[in-house]
Amino acid sequence: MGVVKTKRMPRAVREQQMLDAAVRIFGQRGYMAASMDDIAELAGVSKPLVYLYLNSKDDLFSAVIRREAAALTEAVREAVRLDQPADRRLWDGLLAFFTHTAQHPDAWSVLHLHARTHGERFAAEVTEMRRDIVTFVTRLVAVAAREAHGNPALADEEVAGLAEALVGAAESLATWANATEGVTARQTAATLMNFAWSGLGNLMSGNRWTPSTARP
Amino acid sequence: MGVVKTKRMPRAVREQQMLDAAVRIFGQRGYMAASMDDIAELAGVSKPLVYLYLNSKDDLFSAVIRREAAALTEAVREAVRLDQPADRRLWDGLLAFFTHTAQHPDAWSVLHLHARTHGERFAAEVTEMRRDIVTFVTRLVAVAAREAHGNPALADEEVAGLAEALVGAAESLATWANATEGVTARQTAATLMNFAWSGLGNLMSGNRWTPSTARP
Amino acid sequence: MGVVKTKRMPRAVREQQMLDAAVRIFGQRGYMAASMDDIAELAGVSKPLVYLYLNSKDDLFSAVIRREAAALTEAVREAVRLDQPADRRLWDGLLAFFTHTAQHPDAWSVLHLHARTHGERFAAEVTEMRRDIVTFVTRLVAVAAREAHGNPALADEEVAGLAEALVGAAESLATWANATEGVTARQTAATLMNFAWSGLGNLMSGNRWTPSTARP
Amino acid sequence: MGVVKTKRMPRAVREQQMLDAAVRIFGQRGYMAASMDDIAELAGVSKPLVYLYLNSKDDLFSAVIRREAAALTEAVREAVRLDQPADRRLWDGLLAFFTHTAQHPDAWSVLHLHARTHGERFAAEVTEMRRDIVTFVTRLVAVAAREAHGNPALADEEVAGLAEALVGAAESLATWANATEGVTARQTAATLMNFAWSGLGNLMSGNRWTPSTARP
DNA sequence: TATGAATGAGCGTTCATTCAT
DNA sequence: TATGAATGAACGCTCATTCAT
Repeated sequence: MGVVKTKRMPRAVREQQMLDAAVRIFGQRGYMAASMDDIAELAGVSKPLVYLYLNSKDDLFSAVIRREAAALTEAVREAVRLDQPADRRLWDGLLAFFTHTAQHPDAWSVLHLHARTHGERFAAEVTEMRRDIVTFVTRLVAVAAREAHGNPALADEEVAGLAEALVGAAESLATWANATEGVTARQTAATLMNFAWSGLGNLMSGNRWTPSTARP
Repeated sequence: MGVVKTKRMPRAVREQQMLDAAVRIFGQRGYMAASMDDIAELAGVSKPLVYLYLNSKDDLFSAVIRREAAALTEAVREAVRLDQPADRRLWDGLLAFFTHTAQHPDAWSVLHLHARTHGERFAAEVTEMRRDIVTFVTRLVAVAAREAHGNPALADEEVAGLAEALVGAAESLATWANATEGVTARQTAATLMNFAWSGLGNLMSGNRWTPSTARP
Repeated sequence: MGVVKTKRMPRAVREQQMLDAAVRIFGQRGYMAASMDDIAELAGVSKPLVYLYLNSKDDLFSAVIRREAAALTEAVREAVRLDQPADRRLWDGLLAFFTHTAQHPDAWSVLHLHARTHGERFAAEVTEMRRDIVTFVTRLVAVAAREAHGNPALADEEVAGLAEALVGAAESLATWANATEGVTARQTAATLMNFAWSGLGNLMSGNRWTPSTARP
Repeated sequence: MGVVKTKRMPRAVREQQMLDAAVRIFGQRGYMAASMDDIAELAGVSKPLVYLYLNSKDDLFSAVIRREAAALTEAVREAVRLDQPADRRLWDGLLAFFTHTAQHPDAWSVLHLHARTHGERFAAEVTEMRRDIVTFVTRLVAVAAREAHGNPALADEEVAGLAEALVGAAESLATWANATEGVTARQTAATLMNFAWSGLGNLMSGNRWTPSTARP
């Protein structure tokens, strides 16, 4: 089990092996339940080496978060082509997102569940990544408003709220998809895209629901 | 700090105090990081008494989940009046949901974050509650399709997917609202209702987006 | 399970119920592993009552030892008739002993295993009983020497050693018999009587083995 | 008190130190009353190291039993010379047995008292050793019957019963000798040998006692 | 570059015992 | 006569972390 025990690797390689092991253990057990012993064993090295390279459990967790957050944003960014219309860009982004989270469930577990569950410091690190993505989606939505519906009059706060809801829904769906057998990334992306695009479209046309329209 | 130390309470009262303390500690620290010592201290009793009444950390966590899940579903159920039209019922439900989660952030933390993160047994207990709510929303959406749009032709699976997305979005938003200063339950409910109702409306009219409509 | 819960018994009766329960629990689990909770529950009373009547775990254990030691010596004493010849008295004593230990295995467990295993105080209490029995047997052996073999010349220390060996063998056999299926008290008594009487007889005739008789 | 604190020993050495300490603590207090803290302190190491090497209290106890059982059987086996006549072999075995139990009273306490008192698993481990010895003695008795008395006609079951009684008496005497001041191993062995050899001799000559021979 | 040896501190759990009624 | 409520003290065990090489 774990990495085959190989001696005398260069530091950079060893570090990646340790991070790989850490992602798996943290992702499956959470921060507190993960033990440095297990991580070291899975990485195929002795515990002192882990401390030598990664300093402490906190720092190790932090390094995992940063590496995986970067990988996820990178995957989404690479998938989106700027010469495409807004709806296509949204679709490509969603598909890349769900594909990545499906291929790296432990990493997604760390980012979405465990990092936000254990202490301000780690939550902050994820929040940063999240802000990147929300900003990206926000722009997309704003552009989409003009491009697809010719209606620039969506208030900024409203755009922010919508982006937040969209991202939140995506996060929820990613976790749900990983926990559910037989759901492909494509299907998940389609479900959300369909829902979102329709909602947006309707909003753009000024067709909205408010409590006051309900009969008391 | 914590509850004022009061001696010789009847068992039922003490148990509730313990559960109150447990909700706070579990909600803020998670299952693993919560210590029975801290819970006992916050409850104003000695640790052995906690064990005498609640048996074990697992059982205590389980009791917390069951109590808070019941409270949340009850809050939503009470808010919804059957003699109202579907849209109004959805709105009332959402408002009650976000109000409750805002007023009991630790309880929501336990239910949404920690219970699902720590072990099958607890996840199962939350899943049960969730199924109740998803079923409730599913019916609402189906009824809404007929009532508001005169279009009964929404496929069952599609309804289920929509309900899942809706509930997932609601859960995400609840957590986000609790973590964000100055967001009221009413605002959160409005954002989601607006988004959802518009999306649904559009879907009912057969207006949907699929990847194939995008230019390759 | 345990004693049927009956309220308001006279003290003497309650005490016996508690001692009964204590014998079972102590006998089956040993002093340390026995819990006052279990004893109180088996006795059908609340824990404070046990403390009210028996003071402490130590005192309870002590009371058990004294009661059971008295019962055992009494059983042996009653079986032996002074108007019988020595060999018959030995036989009757052995039979009574093995019968009693077989009928009260938990009591025997307490006396032979647990009391001598846990602390000077309790060991001393058993030792007292043991001394009674050893003295009794010693006299028997001395008398037997005269009666059956007409040889009074067995040294006192030798008689003591033999009695010790005889009692030790009896104790060992009692425990062994209780742990072995299908062995009756009568059989056990016969085995030992046979062995002992033969050995004694031979000794009386001056037929003994010493290391010096062995070839170096 | 305890072993002088020496740092950085190889594992094998430390393990023996821990077992030494465990024998003393278990032997003097019994399994339940022995605390891992005390054992660690007596061994001159911290508690985690004991767990690192010996896994658990149960495993530690088990290791102690196995080591001491092996040592005892080895001591007896080494003392017995096959080129000696049966009576001499029995004497040598007894002497070695009582010498070893006198020199390692705590070990004997563990084997005879505590291991058989605490749980099936440990009892089984001792029973195995005991069976070895009983078998050894059984053969000796059978051979002795032929060699010394020219009477091969002792029934198998009878031989087994005698061996059991002999071993039981030896065990009892070992414990008694350790608890009694001023008794040497040689004296103890002589007492038993004398008793046993005489008894055997008499039995071989067909001279036995049965209840029916007693006057009613 | 790499590790065997070692520990301080804490956690979940239990138990004998007492208080107030 | 009898008990529900409550706790101080310990115990088995684990873990993040360091030292010496």
